[in-house]
Amino acid sequence: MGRNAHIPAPDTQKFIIEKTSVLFNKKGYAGTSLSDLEKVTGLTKGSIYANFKDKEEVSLKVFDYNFSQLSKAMSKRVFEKTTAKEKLLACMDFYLDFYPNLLINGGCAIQNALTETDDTNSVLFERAKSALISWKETTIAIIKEGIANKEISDKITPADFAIYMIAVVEGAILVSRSLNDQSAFQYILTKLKGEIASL
Amino acid sequence: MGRNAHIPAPDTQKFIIEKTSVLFNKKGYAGTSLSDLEKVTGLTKGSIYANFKDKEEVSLKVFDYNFSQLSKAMSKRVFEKTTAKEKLLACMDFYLDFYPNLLINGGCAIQNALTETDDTNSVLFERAKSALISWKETTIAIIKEGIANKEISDKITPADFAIYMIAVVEGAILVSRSLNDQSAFQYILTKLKGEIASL
DNA sequence: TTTGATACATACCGAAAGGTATGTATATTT
DNA sequence: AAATATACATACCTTTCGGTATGTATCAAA
Repeated sequence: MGRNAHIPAPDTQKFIIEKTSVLFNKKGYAGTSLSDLEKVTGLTKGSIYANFKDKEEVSLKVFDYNFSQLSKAMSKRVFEKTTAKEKLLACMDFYLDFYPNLLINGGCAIQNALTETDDTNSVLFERAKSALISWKETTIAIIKEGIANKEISDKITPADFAIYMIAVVEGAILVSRSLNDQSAFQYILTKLKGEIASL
Repeated sequence: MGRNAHIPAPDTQKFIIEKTSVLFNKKGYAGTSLSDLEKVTGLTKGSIYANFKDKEEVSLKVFDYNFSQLSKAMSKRVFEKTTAKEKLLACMDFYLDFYPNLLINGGCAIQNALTETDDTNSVLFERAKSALISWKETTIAIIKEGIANKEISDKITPADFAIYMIAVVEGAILVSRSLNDQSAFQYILTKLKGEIASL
């Protein structure tokens, strides 16, 4: 066993995280076993425990990885835009484009982590919650920027609309993924784009 | 051990379902162990397996129970209304009123089951999916009724708007529960009520 | 009052869980 | 070339998992 037996590889931790990221997101952070990790990495327990303190550390770093992947891809799309509305719309377009990818990877990592851990794993829950708050704060900042620029009406409460946007996106992911209905996803996000455009 | 040792109780199955329903919804259907079931019911494995074939049967019946509880409470509120819009709004009011209850019980049973099982447990997933479809179809029927009565504009596609409503509600539950922010829930659902009112 | 069925508890099973101690092959250092 | 450190595998541990076989107390029926 071993991906490159006995050939030093200081990036093994990264290797394990990348190889198991989808699995954790699909099977859950508690539901993914060490034998699952062995299978998907081609490594053994000894090797995994040489790179991580315990399973929890793996799952936490995998969540961080999953979130940073999403975050990076999103940021790239959003911050190449100039106006606030364009940024918010780019965020929606990002989800519309990445929907097939989302299906393959087992859905939104934040959503999965939140629903799995809200009543059980407090450590991972707090991390997922931080991710959600980070997303919310980023959105709020964009909206405030738009209001400051007179681009967006000041009748709107940035925090309220930000959390509304996130809720709609997450809800859309849940239902369309469950019903295997991409057109539903497109309808909901297009509707939300309309709301953003008329802010 | 035993809630009433050696006194026949043909409703033991119901008793187990009721006692474990919240636990399953909180810890998940895979995450809830038989020892958990023993603790919360005060019964032993022998007793549980005398009433159910296996753990899956318990979890399936618990999901059915959780869904039927929601369904019953909702139906009562919705079908005491006469017009279509009133019915849709009553559905939203139901969630607004039941939010504290939702927190206590571990969130929406359908949402929890869907996210947990979409990539793993196909039997429970199909059941949760059926619950979601049932909710969708009920909503579609109300909207169609409203369109037929000239109460709702026929420019709307019932299926699209129904799935939109469900997505928003589910998304609102996810984010507000995660952030422990009831006012966010109220904002989102009030906004949705506004949309319904102006259909 | 005895008998049989019911409804539960007790005691046990193999498998799989997370985790650890030790072994061994390679790469680096001297 | 020999010694050391690194990076992984092997083998084993305890606990808990879902599940079963058996025992026993209480009931209804005879």
